[in-house]
Amino acid sequence: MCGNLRREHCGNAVVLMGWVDNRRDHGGCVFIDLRAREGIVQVVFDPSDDAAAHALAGDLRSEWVVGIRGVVRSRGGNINPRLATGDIEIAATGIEIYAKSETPPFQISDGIETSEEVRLKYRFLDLRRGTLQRNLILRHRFNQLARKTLSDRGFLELETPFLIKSTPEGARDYVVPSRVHQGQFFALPQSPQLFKQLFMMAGYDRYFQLARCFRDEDLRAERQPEFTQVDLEMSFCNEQDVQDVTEEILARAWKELLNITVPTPFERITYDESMRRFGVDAPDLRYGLELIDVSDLVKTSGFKVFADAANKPGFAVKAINITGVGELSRKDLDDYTDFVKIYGAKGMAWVRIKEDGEWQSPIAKFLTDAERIAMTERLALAPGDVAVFIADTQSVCHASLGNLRKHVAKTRGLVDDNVYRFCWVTDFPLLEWNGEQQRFFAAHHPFTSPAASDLHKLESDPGAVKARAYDVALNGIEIGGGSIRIHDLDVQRRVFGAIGIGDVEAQAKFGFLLDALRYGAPPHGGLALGIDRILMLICKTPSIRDVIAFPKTQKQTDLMLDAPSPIDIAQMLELGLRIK
RNA sequence: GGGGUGGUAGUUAAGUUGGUUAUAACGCCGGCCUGUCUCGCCGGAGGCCGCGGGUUCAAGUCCCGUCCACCCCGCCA
Repeated sequence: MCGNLRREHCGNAVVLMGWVDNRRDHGGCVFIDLRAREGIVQVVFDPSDDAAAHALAGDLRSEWVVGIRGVVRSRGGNINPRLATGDIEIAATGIEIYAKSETPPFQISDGIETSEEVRLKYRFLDLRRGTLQRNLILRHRFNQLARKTLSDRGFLELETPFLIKSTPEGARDYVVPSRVHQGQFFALPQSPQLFKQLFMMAGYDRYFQLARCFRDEDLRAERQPEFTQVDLEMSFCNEQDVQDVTEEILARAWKELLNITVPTPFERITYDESMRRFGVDAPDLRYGLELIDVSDLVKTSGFKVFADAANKPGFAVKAINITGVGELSRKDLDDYTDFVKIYGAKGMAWVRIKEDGEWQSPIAKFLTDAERIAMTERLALAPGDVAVFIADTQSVCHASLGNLRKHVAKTRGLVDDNVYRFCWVTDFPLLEWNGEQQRFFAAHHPFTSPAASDLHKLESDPGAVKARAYDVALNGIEIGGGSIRIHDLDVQRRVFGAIGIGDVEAQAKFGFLLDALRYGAPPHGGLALGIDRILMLICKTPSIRDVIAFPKTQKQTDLMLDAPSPIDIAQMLELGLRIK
């Protein structure tokens, strides 16, 4: 209760428990800041209040755990405006020391610069810091309001198993060896996808779960090997029904946790339009710098790099007018050129429009007057503007310019992190071609329903089939996704067929699903929200580790536990395992 | 698997063309101090310069290898 005491408590006798945050020993009197979950309060040890307590107080050190008996009193004129409890202090009349502490490896305070390596090793100390405590408390509140919203809407919170079956497709599975069936393995769920569909087939109608998911893939700033989703599914629904309940959760979260009113319904953009305008499938709508296709303007150009790309199927010439970001130096442009190479671009052309409207550009001399005029018009280039061009495959154009767009916006101050632009991305393709394996893969997952109007193309033109899938994106980050599922056995077989899973394999890997589809499956659909990413945005932190109590490093280790670690030979023998 | 940044005291950093005893701040320890709140003042301790090799009269500094953390590409139905 340290942090909750206010002026109206003056005169109250209190007993407070907490940690010593700081000690200021003036010889005659000793001040300590006492810290507990709700905050900090100042305690004064004055020998004229209690000589014994004052004598003990001199020995106190940071992070000792103590109980203080005393009286709340006004600080008079000595108010500390930086503390919520700054009006008052505790005049101590007694103290009990519950535990001493060694000097911690870093200070327990906000704004420390200690390396994450040290913080992760001593995570139990890092978690004492106000920053992380506030993040985890926000996480608690988000989880509670998601539960409340869904429960009020008639969703049942149902649990699903962790020890399940490894299936093809999707991410790499974490596997668990079976002792009873040596040489065989369980897998940890990448998501409860099929279980929630089976709940619908079993008539539970509306399900949700705050589900832990496991994917054995390499990590990023916003990716952990185990993460948590608000997983939900409903029967007899369409896209709109799922999106409505999702918007209710998110709008309520932003209102209750950030006091921001989010307009609903969210904006909607198709996958094709998002790729065309933003180069990515989770657009950041807070700024312009959109991608513009100029392929048609350079089909007959004498500049071979452009003309070739403009005429080749699957290739394009795309550009961004980088305007409103201040002066761009030659070095900035060189940096951008290096940046796009990360995404496979072989080069980047640029133009700067001089005050007289002339092109200053390494490629100006390869283009005709007409071509330059047409592009100036298409890109709305004004004097002082810079445009950059990529001529490559569609996907390289999109990846390089889409990421450059984000990069420029971030480094050039175009991003306002108090603005939240939610949007739905719809009409995803059902399948994606994998050149390496020469086959189609499910873009979302193989249980996603194809659009009814495209069903006839499933065998003749699989790449053109749209899915009844939707993602919810916020400020350029995918925070959730879902779909209307297949509830028809024949359609499910055909989709498996399109991704190269024949009837025999389908029966072996997904027999339980196919069987369930034989016994009356209702139309159903759902979605999962990435809790960790949502909390990153709510907490305004760039690292997913700041919203997870005990996260793993980029190499999938736990520095506190020192895990993973070898197991006993006996343990391995029991499991029938041998290390290569 | 690949690219990049970093690793020096408990913590965060500085350390020049290779050259005397490896600096600073915070923290820590001791002393003084009755109104501080990043308390102040005086004094002090604290180093496998990530690890292993090599070059050199001499390596924190140069070379090779390796480990760890972070960011990114691939990967993430």
